[in-house]
Amino acid sequence: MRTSSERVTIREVAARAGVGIATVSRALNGDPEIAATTRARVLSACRDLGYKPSSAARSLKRGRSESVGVAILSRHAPVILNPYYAEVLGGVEMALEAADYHLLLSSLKRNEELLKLAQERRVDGLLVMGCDVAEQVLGALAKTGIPLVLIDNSFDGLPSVTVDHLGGARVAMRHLLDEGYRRIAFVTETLHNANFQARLLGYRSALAEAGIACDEALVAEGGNSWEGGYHAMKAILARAGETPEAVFGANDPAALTAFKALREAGYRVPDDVAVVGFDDIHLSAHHTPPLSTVRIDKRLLGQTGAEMILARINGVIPESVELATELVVRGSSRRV
Amino acid sequence: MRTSSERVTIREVAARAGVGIATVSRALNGDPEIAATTRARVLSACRDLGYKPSSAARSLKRGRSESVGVAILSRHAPVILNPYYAEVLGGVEMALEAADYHLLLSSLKRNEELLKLAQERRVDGLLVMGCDVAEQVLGALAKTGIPLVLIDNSFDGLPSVTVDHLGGARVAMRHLLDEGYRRIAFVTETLHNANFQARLLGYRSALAEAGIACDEALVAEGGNSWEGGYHAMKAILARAGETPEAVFGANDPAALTAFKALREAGYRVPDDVAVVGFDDIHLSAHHTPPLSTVRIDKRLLGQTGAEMILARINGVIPESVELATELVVRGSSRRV
DNA sequence: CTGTTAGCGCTTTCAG
DNA sequence: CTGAAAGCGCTAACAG
Repeated sequence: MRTSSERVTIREVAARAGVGIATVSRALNGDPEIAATTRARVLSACRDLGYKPSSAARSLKRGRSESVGVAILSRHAPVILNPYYAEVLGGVEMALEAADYHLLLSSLKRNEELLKLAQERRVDGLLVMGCDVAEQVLGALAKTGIPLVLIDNSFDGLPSVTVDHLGGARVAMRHLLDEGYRRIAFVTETLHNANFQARLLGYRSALAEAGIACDEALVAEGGNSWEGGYHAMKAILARAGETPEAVFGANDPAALTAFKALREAGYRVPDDVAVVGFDDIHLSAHHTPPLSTVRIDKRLLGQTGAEMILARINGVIPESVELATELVVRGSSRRV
Repeated sequence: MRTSSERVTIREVAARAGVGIATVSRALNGDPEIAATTRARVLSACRDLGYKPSSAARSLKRGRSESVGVAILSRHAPVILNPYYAEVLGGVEMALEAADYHLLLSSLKRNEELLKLAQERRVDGLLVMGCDVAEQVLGALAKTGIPLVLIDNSFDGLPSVTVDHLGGARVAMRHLLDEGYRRIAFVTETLHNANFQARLLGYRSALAEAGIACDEALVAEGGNSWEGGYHAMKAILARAGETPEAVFGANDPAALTAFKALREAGYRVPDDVAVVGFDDIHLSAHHTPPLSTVRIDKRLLGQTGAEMILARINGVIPESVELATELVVRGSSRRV
């Protein structure tokens, strides 16, 4: 006894339209060699029956699942909470959606698990974002030949979308230098991260270029948490020496929480100390005062990555891309 | 001519292990009626060949995809940016992961699109979160008989996980009332949302219980954006009457941005005006001063929803659940 | 305990 | 232009 919720298959559609199943398939897949009237009859039968082709059958036959796995490898625990990657993910979803691809979120999966996704053919490709990934994992993934695109990371032989961290940092520093600040601190959550290292490099090189010796007492790591910048700032303030005139945060959370430490220590921003961040997360513009920062077009980052993985899936090896950044000067670094 | 990257199938494993394909299948699916030594031989052949069963073939045969679609229907545009749902999503992913289920993120998909996911059998069920969904959409989805669980919303006949908004709001108000505040404002992004309406109801009922007439000039909507609370607060401050002594935000963003409006108007929190929010998003604890709020266990919300949809997929209709909230008193509402 | 066989629902030759 | 038939890779009877 069949329940009313039985799946309707191509065979029933064929029967109702009075054609063979191959014809139904053709009609649905836009085969040009089919009579317009036949196609119309098939299509209307599909509508009447509420027929939708089984994705499993289709995948099995075509050898592709029409979905891509998105892995987020970040140092923050519940990764999706990272506002930065949340935005990148938004861009990815938009681009995949536009290509009628599906997005398998695998932010918790690691190494073999990730590999398994591809080997089972549950996904046609993998988009790996974040630069807190062990090189060996990337090496292993790369070796398998799975279509793979890196976002915010790079690895020899793999296509990637990255950001000009060094250049961005230099522009931010130049801005601070131009405003007349000389003693500039650098606060970061961690330096075990290629992106932050590049930003630190930009900090150092801008300083060098301005003929300022880098005071290592002004560079601090505060730990991998939202409050990392807070702790780094505290540490800097606690060290002897003079208070810095400005602070460059390796990312917005670091800058924002360093800000908090400054405020707690009685300094006003930007009157006493200027602050500049990096990333331009949503929050930064709404902070009081709004945070000056180096904007990364996170949506574009995701979108570009998605388009690249789609290209890769379709057989064209995409060129790696480096996105430029844009300095956004807001209240936190403006001389009053 | 075969390339080296040809998929390895069950047949090759069978050949290598010197058994039939059914035996391989049994070994892999933990069939108890199989000789331990045979199983070992099969398993090692799988390992040697790097064999992973095709998910498409399996889905086709078993009639389930082992993945659930997650739709986020929220009033904020790039929905994933809503920090609240980002956390819920984290809980969902954890629970699905634990059950070896996959998560198809469909935050952009609407109505028919969502339905299609299920009809194509790309997902075994749908988790719909957010209460900014047209009733008719839910009605349509419900009628199809697709396994469906609502998070943060409810609809006749559909299992759901909700939050005790009314109760939570009453507790928050009682706290403010206990602290001696009488003129309490209510700011919200919108009232076209059942949850916020329930919170407003809690506001009103707590006021009534305390014998305080509700001054409608103290209730304001500021619009659907991060700064909604800001605009609402501005409006209240602009209206004649006295300044409120305290503000209850319908959610944390509203409270936080109302806060900003207060600060801009020269009021200090909590010295001049106390502020309490709702949700306890990550940011609230890190704000200066930290925001008092009504905590929702967002992770649990997601986890519960995920477990319910899994149950539903396995044929048991789960009971709807209402989660309790917890008042978290922090600096923004503490009498100094 | 294990092998053979029949499909799951679709796409795609290959003949008309 | 259209239909019949052959699988895609797997699982689940059904026989041994």
